[in-house]
Amino acid sequence: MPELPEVETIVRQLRRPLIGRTFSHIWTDWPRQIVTPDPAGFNQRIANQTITAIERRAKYLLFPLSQGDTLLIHLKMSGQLAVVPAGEPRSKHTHLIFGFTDGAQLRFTDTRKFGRVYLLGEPADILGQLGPEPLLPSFTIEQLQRLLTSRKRTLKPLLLDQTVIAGIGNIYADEALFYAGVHPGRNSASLTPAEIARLHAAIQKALNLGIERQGATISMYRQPDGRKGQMQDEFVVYDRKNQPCKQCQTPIQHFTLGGRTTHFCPQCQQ
DNA sequence: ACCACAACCTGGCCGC
DNA sequence: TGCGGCCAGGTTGTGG
Repeated sequence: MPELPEVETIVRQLRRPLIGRTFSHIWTDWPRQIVTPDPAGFNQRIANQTITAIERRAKYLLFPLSQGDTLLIHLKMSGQLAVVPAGEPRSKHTHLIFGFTDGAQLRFTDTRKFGRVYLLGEPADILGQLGPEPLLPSFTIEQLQRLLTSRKRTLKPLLLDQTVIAGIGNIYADEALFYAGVHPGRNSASLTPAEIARLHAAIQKALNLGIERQGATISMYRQPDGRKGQMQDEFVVYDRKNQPCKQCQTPIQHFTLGGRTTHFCPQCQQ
């Protein structure tokens, strides 16, 4: 579910309640959610470590801890995080709970159980394979040009490849390609310099709008405080099949590309 | 190098 | 109401 803007929204909301809190223990009834170390080792190692910061890299949440480890969380399709007081009833889909020394808890609720957590001394072991962050100033048109033209791949699946660009998912790929006026099925190496410049601006526009609107709620996504995002109200193509294009009134079409539903305007994205 | 597809899970929705 | 089939914001592994 969550893409870069949703994860960024969650990170921003978790900083105030969590920075400075100290872990005491974890509880789980679905140990597969814990990738490394094994649950017993995880429990032992996280105890007495204080959260010193909360950051985002691609779709990962990073919690640097006081003794040098980093807690990594990936929410995958349906993961949600919430900070709750001790004693709150546990939802059916909460399979991992982080307890703090003051009794508060960080709860990881995940209907589909795809989400994963890692406790690592060296987070680069996981994060090292990721491509550039598209919202950093260092992500330039020239860099995007190199990423697109140094290989021959279908454009949209390339944008979804986290080792090429980090953080874009199915929603924001479709939205960005519409803003750029480029068809999702184009070969990456065939884009003109003008199209690449438009795509660069379009990626940043879509992601920044998503952050401004605090993410997109289609079904399950909620912010840590339980509120829905507002980005779904801004969709130009995603989830709008057969509805009129906001620019030219042509019905939005959809097809499958790289195994993902893809929405586009046949008029504006030829 | 690139692509298609299954797998990992559960629930919601649609048609019958 | 119930049931089968299909869909879902992500990622990884396999095989062609």
